[in-house]
Amino acid sequence: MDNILCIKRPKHFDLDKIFDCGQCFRFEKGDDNVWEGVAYGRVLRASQDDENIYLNCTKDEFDKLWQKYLGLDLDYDEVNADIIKHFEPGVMQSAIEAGDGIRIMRQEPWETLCSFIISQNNNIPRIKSLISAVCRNYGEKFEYNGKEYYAFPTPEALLAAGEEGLKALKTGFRAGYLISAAEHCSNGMDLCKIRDEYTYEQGLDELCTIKGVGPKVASCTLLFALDKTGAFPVDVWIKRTIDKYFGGSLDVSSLGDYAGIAQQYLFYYERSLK
DNA sequence: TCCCAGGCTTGGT
DNA sequence: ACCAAGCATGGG
Repeated sequence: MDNILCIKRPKHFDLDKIFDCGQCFRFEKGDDNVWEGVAYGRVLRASQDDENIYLNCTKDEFDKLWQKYLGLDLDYDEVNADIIKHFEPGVMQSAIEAGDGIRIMRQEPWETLCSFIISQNNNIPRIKSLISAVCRNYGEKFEYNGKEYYAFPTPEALLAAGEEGLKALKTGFRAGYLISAAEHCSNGMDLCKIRDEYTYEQGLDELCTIKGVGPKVASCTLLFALDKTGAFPVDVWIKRTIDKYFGGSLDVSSLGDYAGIAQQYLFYYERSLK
């Protein structure tokens, strides 16, 4: 069976919030309290108690991949202090306290782009079930501990499926958008290059050349996969928050390098009041 | 050029 | 009927 790595639980780290705050759609918490999902072509299983976190990987894999995947390479004392400097105290302080433990993950770029295309005009349970259907139908199948899992399909696999193949999974008007994304990414658009060499603004312009990708989907991709913590996705929840606490407008360019993390705190806070 | 309104797939309530 | 982590489109 698995080799389990045990690590002292870091400050400001809570798997329940990380996987439940709406940034990630392919992890589920099992009856054994282990969060399980597929990323980077393999199954990750993660759990926690008050003292430790537990992962089914080696120390070497953790250092090379999962540490960054789980957002453990940033000092959130520093992040939170920077956020507070850029906001009026009040709701932001409450949001930081409510959302303590959230980490912005570094998910796979292509999967993240498609996931947020699918998220348009959808609710989270349906987003999850659509992504799962796309993987089951067009992703590569593999086995782990005797169970079957599916990778997220490549751009080429989505092109082979075609718009009709994706519509058959009830993706609706988003099917054509996924095809447009697949065409770009299999024909010159390099998401890793956007991550490594582009500014946030350049990345936003580039991603918005995909049909069906606007500022919201682009900034989610930049924030959750492409290392741009300054990206500030504005969705209906954040619009409500801006109306309610910030007098209807917010100058996103004044929010600092961690604006996107502030956005996650506000998003989590506002939804928790529901 | 910018702003605004209504449409779009589907499923849950 | 209305709503859900939006976007493309056309008209003014």
